[in-house]
Amino acid sequence: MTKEVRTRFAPSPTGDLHVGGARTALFNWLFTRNQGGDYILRIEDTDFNRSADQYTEQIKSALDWLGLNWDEGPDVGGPHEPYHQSQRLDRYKEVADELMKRGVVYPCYCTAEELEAERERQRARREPPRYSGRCRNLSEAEKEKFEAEGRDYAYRYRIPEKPATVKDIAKGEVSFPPDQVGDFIVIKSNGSPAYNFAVVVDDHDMGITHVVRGDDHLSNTPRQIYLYEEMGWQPPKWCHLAMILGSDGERLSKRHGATDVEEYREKGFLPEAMVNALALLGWSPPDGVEVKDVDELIEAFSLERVNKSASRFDFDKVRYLNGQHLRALPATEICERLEDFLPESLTKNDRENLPEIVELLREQLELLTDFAPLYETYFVDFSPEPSAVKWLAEQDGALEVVTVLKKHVEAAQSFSLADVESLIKAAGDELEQSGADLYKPMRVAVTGQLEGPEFHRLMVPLGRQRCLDRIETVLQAVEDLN
RNA sequence: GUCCCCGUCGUCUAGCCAGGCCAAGGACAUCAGGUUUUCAUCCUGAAGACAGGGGUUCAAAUCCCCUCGGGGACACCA
Repeated sequence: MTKEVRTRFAPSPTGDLHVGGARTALFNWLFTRNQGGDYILRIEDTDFNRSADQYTEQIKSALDWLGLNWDEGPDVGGPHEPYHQSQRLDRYKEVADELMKRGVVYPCYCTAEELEAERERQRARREPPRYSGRCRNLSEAEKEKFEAEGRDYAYRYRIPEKPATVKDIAKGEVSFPPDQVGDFIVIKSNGSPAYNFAVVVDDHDMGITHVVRGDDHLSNTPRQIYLYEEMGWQPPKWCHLAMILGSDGERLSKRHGATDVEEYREKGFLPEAMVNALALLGWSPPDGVEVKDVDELIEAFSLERVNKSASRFDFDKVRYLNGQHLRALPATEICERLEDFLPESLTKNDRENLPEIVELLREQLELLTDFAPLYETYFVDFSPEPSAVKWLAEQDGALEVVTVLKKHVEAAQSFSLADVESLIKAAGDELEQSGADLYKPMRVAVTGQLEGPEFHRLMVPLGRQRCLDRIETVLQAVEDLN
């Protein structure tokens, strides 16, 4: 019997959810859903100076929007509550006491300034900047002296003199010599747990089986492995994901454009497109079909197919994916998604006809934010293009088409799609014209432009009166030319 | 600086672990055609890469070594 898969996404609430963090969350989630396991959200808020509740809320809301629901964690609870590190201090204390009892941690009285000075010296001597172990073997007298000085102290873990090997699903076996690791802080002088200690305690307590995270954590892993071994705990399986870089190959940052998930939401991206795009960063589907909905992604996902190299976030591709997902939606659904992106200028009447208008414009939509300018172009700002007016004036027979069209529109009793189609046909029969010769002049008359969405479908939501007004305006514009 | 990771079209990648099926496949973007009353969608096609150098082998994108390039870590941040 195989053990149930348990994974976690453990952000620190020091900022909005970044595309890198979202990708990490997504890979954990996809893997877990594929395996039928439990996915846990844990908030790593032990850095009291930088953590803020507002960020926790924003991260949760971004995950929510992406649809990455968690089985255990804030709001939903679970058997391993609490899921905020800041509320688990007693537990860290308990494990720390155990380490003290074993004599594998020792108090370090060095101040931040001393440590910084030490690192400076090491750098100057071209040595690796690393903790030297100056408090490693302090005598009782020395300790008392420091205590008497009123110095604070942190606890460091005395690492064993043997290399730590990370068996990583993505990277393979990676070994770190102990002199590269150095004794590290377990409990800070303010009593709070250091990251490398807290994660191990949490991951163990919560029964995490797979740790999937960014490869900036790879070199932390030896410290965590030492702790697992020390406590006799079963370490999880590791999978370190290569970084996501900006367009110039540097670490992704603000100056590369949108880096927060929230910004994509505001720009009119669909969550399913974001999920699809994120999934393709460092992973590829075995069947080579890249456009996939969430269920297909879950079905196809495996950690074995994550690749080792860093990737850059390709904005063009996300746009393309967004267009694919958007156009796959029925018009009524698109209307709902459009809710926050409707233009101020949307008239009450057009609002009622929104599904029809959306149907008309959907092929031109890539982002939800594309709708408003298109709507305004075709439905609000009617200002005939001079080039189109000129074309109409100079094209043989074009004006005649418009006059006949006007006559038929005026005579129309109702204005359904069928009505409009038969009206156009009647005009065509009368003129003995068809194809471009017929449609193009009509288009210019009603839209003021030489190109646009399907003309006969456009007339319906526009309505009889608006069509007539426009034809009138265009005819006037032609006359003004002379 | 030290250690670690990575290096296939402009970009995301398949192929690499188990060498021949690869004169390297797909997708985005680009360009050219086509369908469509037009734009878009869609379809077809073009261009475009194994970082460099050494090995090993009958055979290397795939294995080994070196160089170069990029990234990460080296915190009482996570």
